[in-house]
Amino acid sequence: MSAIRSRRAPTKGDQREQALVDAARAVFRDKPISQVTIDELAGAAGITRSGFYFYFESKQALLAALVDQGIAEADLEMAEWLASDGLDRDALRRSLAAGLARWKVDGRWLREAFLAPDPGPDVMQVRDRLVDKGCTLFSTRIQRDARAGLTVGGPPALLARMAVNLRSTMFAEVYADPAAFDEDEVLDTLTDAILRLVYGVSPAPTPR
Amino acid sequence: MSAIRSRRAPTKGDQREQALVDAARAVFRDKPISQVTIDELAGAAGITRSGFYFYFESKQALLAALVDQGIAEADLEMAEWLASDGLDRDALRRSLAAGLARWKVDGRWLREAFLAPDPGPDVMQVRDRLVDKGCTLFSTRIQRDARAGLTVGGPPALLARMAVNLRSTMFAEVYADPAAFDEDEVLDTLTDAILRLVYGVSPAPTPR
DNA sequence: AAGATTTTCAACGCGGTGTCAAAAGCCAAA
DNA sequence: TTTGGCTTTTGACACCGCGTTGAAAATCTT
Repeated sequence: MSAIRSRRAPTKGDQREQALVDAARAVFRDKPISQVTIDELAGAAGITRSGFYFYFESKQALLAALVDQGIAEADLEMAEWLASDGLDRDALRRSLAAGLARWKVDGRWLREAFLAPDPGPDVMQVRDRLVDKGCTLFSTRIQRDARAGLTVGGPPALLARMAVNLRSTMFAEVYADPAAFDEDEVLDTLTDAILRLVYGVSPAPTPR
Repeated sequence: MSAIRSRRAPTKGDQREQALVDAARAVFRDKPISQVTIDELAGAAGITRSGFYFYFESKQALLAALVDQGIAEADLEMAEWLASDGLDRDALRRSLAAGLARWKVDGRWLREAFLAPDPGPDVMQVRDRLVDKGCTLFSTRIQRDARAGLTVGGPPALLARMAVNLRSTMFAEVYADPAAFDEDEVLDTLTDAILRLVYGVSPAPTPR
């Protein structure tokens, strides 16, 4: 990938590389990734098609880099909830809301990265790393609550995975067809769903 | 699609068409659909590449036909649970088990059909039809139970969608990496998860 | 057996991919 | 300033898979 080449200085080339990632983020918003041509990506970053290959070996590799940069953002989103304890409904809802907001903007490539069947080896690697990380964090939070006697039981790793999957798929659906959903309703229901999934109960929503 | 042409007799051509669908089902088991070439599909059905276009206009169209034939099977799977009432844990678990068994075999194209971001317009149409149907059936069952005071509340349509998504994504994950999961554990947890999602509680599992 | 219809195939052009070797730009040491 | 070694950029090329076309072959009608 790019990690091998890019050592030392922020040379001209590194800027271009970043420009490509940024360009991709923008271009991927407009049309299905499978329909985006390398020529297009290169053009958006101001270089020719064959120049592209100097920086990435394929469209997938570029997508992988893009996803890789998304880690930090995703971490921030769930941070509040992960740091809290027990059934902090409001914290969870806020975290979910942040996630949905991001999906509404970058849903196209998020979907490709996290839901697509075979996004190529490059993306796969990054995807697995990210998903594992997210699930692990969630899972340890569940275990912590389990020790406090708050949860309803069940294997924490699986429950975490289900919660994460539930989250992404619903976000993806909202992205795909925003008109079909009432966002607040989705967030409320999703919050309750996750709480019930893990703790068996969902506290009465605080009046909004 | 194919519906226009195929009226009347099961002519030679109709057999070939079915042969293509069957061939596809088999070929799709072996490798990612995006890597399957039309030439390969045609060859597996005993015709040349250009012959393929006499029957389907694209790989996606063929996939759509394949998915279309899968309706009946999917319906059978969930029939028992949908016909039952309230928290029939065993019925739900059996229905889920049947689904998982099918995904373990045909997960490749099921995933492509139900989880892929943009599987082309042909598949999209069939997919939406099927998903809607599944969600609606589930949703009416929830409403029925809601009237009986069994559920915990929340918009039935959304809950149904979540349950269906939860199901497919977990099945997909098991298909993708069977070694990483204990099937029984997945089924138990998934059963409880859905029950908690809709009814707020999951009854103690009947001893196995 | 003649015509009409259905099915098969070989050949073509198109568009996107990935590779390569040569050219151009850059920078630092002599 | 010139030189030599790097990084970056480019145009040309071969390849592969797609979808079309038009005509030949097989099959079905009477």
